Amino acid sequence: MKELLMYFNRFQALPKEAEIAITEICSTLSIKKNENLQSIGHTCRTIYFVKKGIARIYYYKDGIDITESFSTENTIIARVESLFTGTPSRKAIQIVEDAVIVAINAHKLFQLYDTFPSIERLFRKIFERAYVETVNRIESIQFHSAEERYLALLQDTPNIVQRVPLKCIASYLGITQVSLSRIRANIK
Amino acid sequence: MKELLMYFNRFQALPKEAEIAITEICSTLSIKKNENLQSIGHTCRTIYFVKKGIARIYYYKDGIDITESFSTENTIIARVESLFTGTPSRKAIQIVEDAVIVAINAHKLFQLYDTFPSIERLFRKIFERAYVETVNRIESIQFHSAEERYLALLQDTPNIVQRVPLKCIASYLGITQVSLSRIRANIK
DNA sequence: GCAATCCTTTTACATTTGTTAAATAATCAC
DNA sequence: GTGATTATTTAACAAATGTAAAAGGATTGC
Repeated sequence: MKELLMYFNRFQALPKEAEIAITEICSTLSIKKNENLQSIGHTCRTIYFVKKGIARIYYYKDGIDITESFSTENTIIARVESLFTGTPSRKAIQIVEDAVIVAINAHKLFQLYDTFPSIERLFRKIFERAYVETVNRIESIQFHSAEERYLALLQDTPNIVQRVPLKCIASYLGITQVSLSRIRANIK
Repeated sequence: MKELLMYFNRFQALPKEAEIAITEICSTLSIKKNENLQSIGHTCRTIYFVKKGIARIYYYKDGIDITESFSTENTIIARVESLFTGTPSRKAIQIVEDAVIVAINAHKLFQLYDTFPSIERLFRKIFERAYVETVNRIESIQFHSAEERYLALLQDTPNIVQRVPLKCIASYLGITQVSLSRIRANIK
């Protein structure tokens, strides 16, 4: 749990009691590659923190598996479109590489918001940051070529490219696997 | 200001004192078409509410004017990547149609967070919703054709399509104006 | 009302990416 | 280890979108 509290502390200092209260609504899971952490059709009521390994959010578009995002060590992962609206998610969370995950009970977390304003503030800041990253990603998708996006991913998160199957990378970049292969062949 | 308080109330009920405190850090502006509300290079310290008219966030990519988003009556507009990181924005906010705008002083707003937890909660919810919309927009950009995206825009916000120059719509959709013309010609 | 400017469409051609299918290469289960 | 499965690459062709240039339309300022 130490990693999680250190992660939190980078956003917002918490009083000891708040740290304890959060710890009490968390549980740690070890999950094997290819298992689903959450499946399609369920309403998201958990926020996850990746302690070890890699997870991805994916969904099906016209029967094709599309990766929406990856999360690796020391990052948060959640299907926010379900978490914040209370509607069932069309997306699933899958473990891409054997993982140790901390699961935060979102319902209990939101209750803690009333007792500990610092916890509400912490998660406000966490999701503000995630929001900014999402805005930046739109720019990347919309106005960079597929090759530029691949090179940027290689530069920003080389370990993702190394540790994740290319078919997941391709759909994350918004292109087909064939296109990604072509791009990789061109670069060498 | 009534519209703004009604907008807030849809997210979070506020005690009277909180409403008054917010009202005191707001000012109302009338701005003419084509004027910039905020310019490129300045750090965003204001959150805007569009009471009347249309505004857009735009920036230059390789010298070409790109529209990131539109805001019309009863919506919030802010350059969050600057607001939440404190760094200068590469983006500007421009008025697309004569507008009445409520400007909320973000610095003072963030101070109010300490006095009124309900205000912090209100804006947490506002930006959580905006975050969800941004996540959904990525899906739309990445996995729908340009024609599908245009048709969706026509359906979801027909008044934007009617009231905004097509060159702004084109870059918002991530395509060239020529492509948009082709799509429009195809539909008829 | 007119010239100047800006917006939109059209055309022709270039480039990128998608689609389908097949061939290798790598990994997994037993 | 071996066969089966899965992942990746390659090839040939199709479709979508971009680029550049020109021509109409619409709007604006005086």
